[in-house]
Amino acid sequence: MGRSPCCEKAHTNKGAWTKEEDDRLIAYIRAHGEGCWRSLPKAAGLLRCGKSCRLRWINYLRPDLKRGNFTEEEDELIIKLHSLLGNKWSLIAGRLPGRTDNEIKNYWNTHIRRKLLSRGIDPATHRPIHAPLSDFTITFAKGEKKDVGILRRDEEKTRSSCSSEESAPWRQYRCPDLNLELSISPPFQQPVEPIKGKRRLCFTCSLGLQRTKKCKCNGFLGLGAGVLDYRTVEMK
DNA sequence: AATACCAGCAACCGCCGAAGC
DNA sequence: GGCTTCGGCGGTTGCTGGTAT
Repeated sequence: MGRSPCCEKAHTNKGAWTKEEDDRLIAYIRAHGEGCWRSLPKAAGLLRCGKSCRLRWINYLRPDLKRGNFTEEEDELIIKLHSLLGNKWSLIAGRLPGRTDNEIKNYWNTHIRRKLLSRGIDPATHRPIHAPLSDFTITFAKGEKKDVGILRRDEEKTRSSCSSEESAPWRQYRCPDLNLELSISPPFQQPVEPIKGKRRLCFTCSLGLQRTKKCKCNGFLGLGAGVLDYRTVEMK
């Protein structure tokens, strides 16, 4: 048996919200706060799905929203965060006060994608268009070097003074000027050699989080089980 | 002036994970 | 452990207004 709908669709409005609906929703949340979205529509006298109310509030009616154009600084921050996090719009939005995930997602799809393409950068991979696909890892290490982005393997070879990190057999991707203020320490394990110079990590495992059913990678730092000890996660 | 096309954005849909029973 | 419910998320759709022809 499938999941039941979140509301009675036959008796709900759809489409654009009216001023009156907005006012009702604002008044209700001001009086009662954000609570159970499922019961909110009935309590507020709205013929809307709870999800629809939540979306309308979060994306449009919330008082702390910053309306208006994105600044150049916000643009660059979004690009950097996207290169690190991928399409994790809610995480990206969390780093941009007053912006919503939906807003950033729309902005990405309409403006930034084009901007990157005009720079000759693939917005999906943040690599130069037509560059061959290969593996890379993301490091959170605080590097003193100012070089940002992708180290090609042939470039690595030509570096005369490589540190042990830089001479790693797989590619490194570093975002040195992006301070996420998040440090993750996996449980101590003996280092695992990467497989023949290749290492594939899914996003979940690259963050050291619990692996998903779809995960086929080798787990965080090759731990296989992909279990993260949350006692070692520090949020500064 | 009418029509076609396009870009931007609000809103919906469906899936997933967590929590509760 | 399995099922249901709910909140949250990302992908997609479709409406609207602006611009080109």
